[in-house]
Amino acid sequence: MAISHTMNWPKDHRIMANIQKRIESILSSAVVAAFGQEHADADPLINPTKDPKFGDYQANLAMGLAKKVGQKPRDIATTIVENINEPEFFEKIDIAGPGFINLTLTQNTINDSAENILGDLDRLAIAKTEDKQTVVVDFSSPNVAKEMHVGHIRSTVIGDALARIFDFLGHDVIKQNHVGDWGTQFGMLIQYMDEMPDEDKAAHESGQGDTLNTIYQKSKKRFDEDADFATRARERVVALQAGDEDTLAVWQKLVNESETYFDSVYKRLGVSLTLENIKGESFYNPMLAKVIEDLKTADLLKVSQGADVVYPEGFKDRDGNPMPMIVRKSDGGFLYATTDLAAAHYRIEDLKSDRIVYVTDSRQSQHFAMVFQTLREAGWAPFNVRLDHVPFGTIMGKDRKPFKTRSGETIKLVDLIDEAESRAIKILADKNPDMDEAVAKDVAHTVGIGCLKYADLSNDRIKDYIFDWDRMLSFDGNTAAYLQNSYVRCMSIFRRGEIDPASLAGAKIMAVEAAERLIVLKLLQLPNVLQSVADSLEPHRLCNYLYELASLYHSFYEKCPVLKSEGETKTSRLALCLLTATTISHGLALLGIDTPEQM
RNA sequence: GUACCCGUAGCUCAGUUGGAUAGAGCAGCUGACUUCUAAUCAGCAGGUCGCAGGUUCGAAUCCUGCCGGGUACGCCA
Repeated sequence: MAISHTMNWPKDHRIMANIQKRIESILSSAVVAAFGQEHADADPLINPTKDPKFGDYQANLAMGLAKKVGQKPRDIATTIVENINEPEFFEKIDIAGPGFINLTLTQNTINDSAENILGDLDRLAIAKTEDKQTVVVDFSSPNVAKEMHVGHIRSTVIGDALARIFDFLGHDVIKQNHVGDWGTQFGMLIQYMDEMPDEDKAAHESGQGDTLNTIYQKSKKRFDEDADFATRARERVVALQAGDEDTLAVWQKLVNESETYFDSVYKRLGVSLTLENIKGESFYNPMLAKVIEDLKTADLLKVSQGADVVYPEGFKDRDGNPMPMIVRKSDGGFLYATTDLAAAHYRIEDLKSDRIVYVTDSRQSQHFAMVFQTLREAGWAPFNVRLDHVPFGTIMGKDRKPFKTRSGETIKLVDLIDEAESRAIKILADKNPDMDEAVAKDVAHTVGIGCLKYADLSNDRIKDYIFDWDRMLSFDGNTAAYLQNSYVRCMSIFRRGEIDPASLAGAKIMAVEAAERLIVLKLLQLPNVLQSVADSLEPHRLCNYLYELASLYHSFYEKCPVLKSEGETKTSRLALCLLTATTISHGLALLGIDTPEQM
């Protein structure tokens, strides 16, 4: 009987699939057995090794234990190894260097682990979290009446990926699109629309005339140039805030039109946001007065130069004095800080969130730090509620200045999408001229949008990055096209061999070649990678992982013939192809990126 | 002026939260296509990890101070 059947696996096959956790638990037990219960909390510091010559995993805790225990690290490592009670799990255990414990898994452990994933392709044997949280993800947040532009893409794409990953890990995700649907700018906009000639209005509504964006720009121009108009516009702001019915009706129309437009952009981008996720600034209007009141009750509210402010602890202005955060202007108006406080309060109290994640650009870091601090001081965000700002850098042109058109204008998001698709069409026509035209268009959409989004996700988000069409659409390197192609290549084997992937259910896997073993080891890392994305809020870690997996697959493809092999070897290799393909497409899906069936 | 972020190969970027000889892609060079693949693979070359200290058995990673770049600092969001 195979050793695997005698092993003491946990009952839940998904927990079992997380080999690294399993090794951590084995090593922890060994440490307790060797040095006592007081070391039960010591992190065994298990990591996949960088080089196969060090085995599959390494445990790095012996060096750190040296001082606490008063022994030499290598001796400690030896004692730990002697106390490992599941030697059948490991083929080989070596002690190297200052006290690294190098662990090599047995062939059976490798094979069983891979088979386990094969038996659960929907979740790739990844367990849902045992610590389920309600996570609010605040992202995208475009402004009503304005066109979405290049500046919106990062928040939208990063936020969507994070929401998908939280959801997959088993959390309750509440997506919130905090659209800018309120503010003084609506006064001039509404007034301008009111004064528009009927035929212009009709043209606009039929989609033939000026877009909302253009109307916005014209109204701003008029506001700046025409003092009488400006006065009427200001009166409109007052009317809007006072709840004047006619004014509100125009406002509502603007909002609805914009939201329909946002929705169309999200659909083209393949972003999971819907109209139901929209909770604009106006939603919090009725709560703002109460925010001020509660701040006063909490004794946090101060008056400075006629404005209501709070002084969150730990912030100093340029003169070294406490730095205020204005929550009500001297004219009585509220600000975005007030709205953010109200929104957070609502999310914690009404939505019952355990964690709030704000995906906005890094320039707002200080703002959110002050808002978070105020929420803590006011007691609205207890310390078991986690608040995260997810800052990201600017998209730069090749000149290292913020990405603009040649004439210096802001780039519309839809233009970016159009160009991604048209460039993808050209590339595909060049590489695969025989493809059916309708199919090619479809594939170009998947590849073009995929590459556009992946470029945003694959960089460390905190850094500015340089936008380069050629690089992002390249089939070489860390791009969506490379990963999508890897998937297509995996699956084309099944087509060519006329094999139904479903026939591999329950297949036996024997990852004996070095290249095969490396793939399985990489597959086993996925749960840890996803967890690290959820902790760090850095989707590029998943991108790197997928790229490494795809690279390993290409090496395997080179060294290990699949269709030309026979019998059990062939079945096993087909299974590895299927596992790789599924992991790549699933991983891309978690990033909000689709996978074509051919390229 | 204060705070935060960034600085890694010619270029664009990773570096598993402190681990072993710092890795990819592009560009350059060398090989491999009647093949499940050239939309790729194997390899060569390319480094003062901005600089200087410090902590540590061990630092690109943590701390301090400089240098350079960016961003934010009262009634916009």
